[in-house]
Amino acid sequence: MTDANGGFDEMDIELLRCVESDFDVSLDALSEELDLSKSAVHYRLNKLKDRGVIEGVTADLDPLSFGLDMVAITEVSVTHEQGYSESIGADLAALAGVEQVYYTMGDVDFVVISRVQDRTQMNAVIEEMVAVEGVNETSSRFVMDEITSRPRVIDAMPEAARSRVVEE
Amino acid sequence: MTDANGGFDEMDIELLRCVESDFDVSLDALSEELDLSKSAVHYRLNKLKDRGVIEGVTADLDPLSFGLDMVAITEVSVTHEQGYSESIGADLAALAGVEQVYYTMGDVDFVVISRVQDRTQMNAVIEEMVAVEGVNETSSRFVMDEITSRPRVIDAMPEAARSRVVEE
DNA sequence: AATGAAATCGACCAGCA
DNA sequence: TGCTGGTCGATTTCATT
Repeated sequence: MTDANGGFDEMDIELLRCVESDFDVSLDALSEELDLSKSAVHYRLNKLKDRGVIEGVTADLDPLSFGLDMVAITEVSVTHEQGYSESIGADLAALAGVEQVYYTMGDVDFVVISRVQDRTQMNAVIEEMVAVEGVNETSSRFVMDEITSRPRVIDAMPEAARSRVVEE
Repeated sequence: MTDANGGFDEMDIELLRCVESDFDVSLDALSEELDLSKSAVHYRLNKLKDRGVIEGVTADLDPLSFGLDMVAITEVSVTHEQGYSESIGADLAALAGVEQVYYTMGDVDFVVISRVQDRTQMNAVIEEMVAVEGVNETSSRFVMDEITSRPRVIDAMPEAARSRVVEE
């Protein structure tokens, strides 16, 4: 988790694209896919982990398997005795049911994504948001569908962004 | 990827909590953490994958390593010649720079999260959104900070939700 | 569902371009 | 620095309970 950006070659990018979509493959498979020896793949993976480019390897769970099929986007504005924003954001993120918190510029201060099983739980989450010290007002929208459920850094990256970090 | 919800025991939940935060651990570590034999851990993991509870195992990449430090939330409304919404959502999700698309109820139709390197790229993304057939209007906000960057299904789940899917 | 043994795979090391 | 090939330890698989 030390270095800035830059310093990738095409092989790194291809490798990252592979493991970002599926790390549950054998070194052999990667090795064949990339025309590189197993050892070299292993070497590069380790380096990318050390550099902090690969932050971790995680299992992606299906929310529906837990009945978590209700998602809402809530805009939260706070009373502007400035400076508390950081802790308010942390408080919001810590609430059960909250998945993601964005601190934004503009009229609204936070955008919160939450995911629960039903309306009862959703009401509970929103009430807890209102109860957070410093929160002034909330406005929620229900999500009917999510299109790209998992962030995919490499695939979502614009061409201009990609070419800027790839060397030679 | 077949079954509905329910049908977890405490051990499943603990195991899922572990691998959702870090799957880059040895079976030994999991086995010790959970007081279960290595084989049993392996058996349960396989079952959870077969059931589709574990959708996959992926490497989490650090966007900053690619200079992707600008995030925006864009509200997109469409011209209501209804029925095209699905394909519009897919079109938005396919744009370079777009990470996540939510289809929502209410005055606004889509909420789009996008991530790029700078304002030039951000302008390009937003222009492409406007150019999508059926898109009527957009309104963007810049994100200054993200609090819970990775969705963690188990940890974010409310107690009420958790107890409903855990048996015995 | 869980176990232990046998086959397979991945991590690490010394050396090489 | 980036890679190779080989070794050892870990993991996956399978027959068995």
